[in-house]
Amino acid sequence: MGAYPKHRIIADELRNQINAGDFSPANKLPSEADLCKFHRASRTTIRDALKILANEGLLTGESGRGWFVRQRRYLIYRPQTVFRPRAPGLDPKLCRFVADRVAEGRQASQTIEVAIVTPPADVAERLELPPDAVTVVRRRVRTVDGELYYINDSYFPWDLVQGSAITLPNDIVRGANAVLTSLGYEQTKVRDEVFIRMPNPDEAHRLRLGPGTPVGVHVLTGTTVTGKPVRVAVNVLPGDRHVIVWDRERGVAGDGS
Amino acid sequence: MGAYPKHRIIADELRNQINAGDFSPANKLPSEADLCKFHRASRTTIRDALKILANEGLLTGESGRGWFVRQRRYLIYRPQTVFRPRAPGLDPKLCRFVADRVAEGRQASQTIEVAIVTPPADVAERLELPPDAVTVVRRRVRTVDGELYYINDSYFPWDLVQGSAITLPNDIVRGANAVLTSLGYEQTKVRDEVFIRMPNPDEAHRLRLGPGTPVGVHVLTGTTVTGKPVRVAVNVLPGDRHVIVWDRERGVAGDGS
DNA sequence: CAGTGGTCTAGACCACATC
DNA sequence: ATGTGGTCTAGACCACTGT
Repeated sequence: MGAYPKHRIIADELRNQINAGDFSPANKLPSEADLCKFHRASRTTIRDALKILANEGLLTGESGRGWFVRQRRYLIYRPQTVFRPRAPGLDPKLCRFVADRVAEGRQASQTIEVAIVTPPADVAERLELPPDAVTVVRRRVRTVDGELYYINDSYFPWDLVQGSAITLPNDIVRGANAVLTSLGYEQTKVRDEVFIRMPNPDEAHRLRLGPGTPVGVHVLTGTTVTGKPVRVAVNVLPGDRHVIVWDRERGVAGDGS
Repeated sequence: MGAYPKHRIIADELRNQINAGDFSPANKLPSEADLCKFHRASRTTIRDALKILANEGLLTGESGRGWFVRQRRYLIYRPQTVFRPRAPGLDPKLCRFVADRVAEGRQASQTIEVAIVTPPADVAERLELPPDAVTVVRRRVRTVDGELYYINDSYFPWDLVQGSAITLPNDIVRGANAVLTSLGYEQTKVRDEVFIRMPNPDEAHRLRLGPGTPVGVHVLTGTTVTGKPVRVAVNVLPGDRHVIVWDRERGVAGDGS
C-alpha cells in the first residue's frame, strides 16, 4: 500500500461525496458489498473507511438496514439565562426550563431523581468540600420535542439545603436559586466552564449517543457574595444537538490583534 | 458472542484499568500479542477494543512503540477578554494574545497568513454578505509553550478594511478592533457561539489532532452599535487542551429550578 | 535484528430488517 | 428467504522503533 492507506483514500472519497450531497435525499450509502466491488477492496477495508467517517460523526450504521448520513439540528443553549429574571409571560406552574421551551413553541419535559451522595472529586473541589462530604444531587434528563436534550446534575452541600424543597424529587417552580436565597445563601457570582470531550459510557447510555458524538460539559459553579460555593451544576450537552450562545455588549474589543 | 460483544467487554475492562491507573506511571499498555493471549481473542478483536478507547480519546497507538494512555492538560480560554481593556503592564510591542501568555509566565507565538477570499457560507451569513462577496481573512495558528493551541481565522468585509493594517500579514499590536474603530466601525456588540464536533481533515491536519479528539468551535461575531457585522472570528480549540471559562456576577439566578 | 503497531485479505457465523 | 450490517478468526506483509 502506498504512503496513504487505502481505507483513508476511500474515506476521503466518501466524505467528499457526502459533503457534495451525493447521497441525499435518501441519505443512504451503497451497501458494503457494493462498495467492495466499486473500490476493489475487501470488506474489512471498506468498513475501516466507514468507521473513520462514523467516528467523525458523519455516518451511522444501522444493523440490517445500511449506512446513513447523519442529520444535524442545533438547539440553542444559553448559559446566560442563569442571571436573567424569569420572563413575566411564562406559565407560573411550570419550572423555568420547561416554561422557556413552551414560550419558544416547543414541547419539553424532564425526569428528576434526587440522591444524597458523596460527589465526584471535581465537584467536591469546586464546592470546597472535603472528599468525604455529603451533597444532595438533583439529576435531570431533559427532553425537547421528544428528543433527549441534555443531562443536568446539580449538586448542593447537604448541610446547606437539608430539609428544603431542594431535597425533594419534584420541580421547584420558583427555582432552586430562590430557595438558596431564602436559606440565606444567595448565588451572586457564577463561573462557567466548558469542557469538550468524548462521552464516558454512562453519559453515552443516558443520552443514547452513537460513536463520533462528542459532548460539551458545562460546569456552572455558583457562589455567594462572600465567595462561598453553594451549587455546582454539571450539564452534559451532545455536540450534534447544541450550540452554546452568549450575547454581550459594550466595552472595547481586543482579543489579540 | 453474547448479547454484549467481546471487543466491548475487553474495552470496558481496559477502560477500568486505565481509570484505576493500572498502567501508570509508564502509561504503556501490554502489546497486542500479549492482550491476545490474556483475553484469548484474535488480534482483530483486541484492536477493535483498542480503537474504541482511542476514539474516546483515552489511548493513542504509536507505530513500532506501543499503545499509550493519553495525557490531558487544560489551558484556560477566555472569550471574555474581547471586551476587556489591555492590562497596563503588558509589553507594548507584543500583540494581545502573546502579551497575555507572557504575563502568565508562558511562551507563545503565532503564524499569520492573510488572504482575500470569498468566505465559507456560515461566515458570509453572519457578516450579512451575499455569497460571492469578498473578505479579508487573517489566519493564525497559535502556539503556547511549544504546543499547538488553537486556530483563529478572522474574517472582515473587504470594503470595510481595504487599505488598512488588517490586510497586512503582521501582528496588529494595538489590536484589530482599534483599527476598526479608527475606520468608523467600532465593535460594540458580540455574539459568541460554541459548536462541539469532530474536526474535519483540514483542522485535524493544522492542529495535528489524533482520533478521538473533538474540537470546540468558538464563533465570535462582532457588530457595530447599529448592528452592522464587522468581523467574524472562527476559533477552533482542541478539546484535550482547553477549558472555556466565563466569570459572571450579580443579578438573580434561575436556570430552571 | 526482533518486536511493535498499521494495513489488508478471505472467509465465516450471527442478529436484525425487509418483503 | 434474502440482504444488511456486526462480529470474529487466522494469516499475511509492511513500516517503524528499539537494541
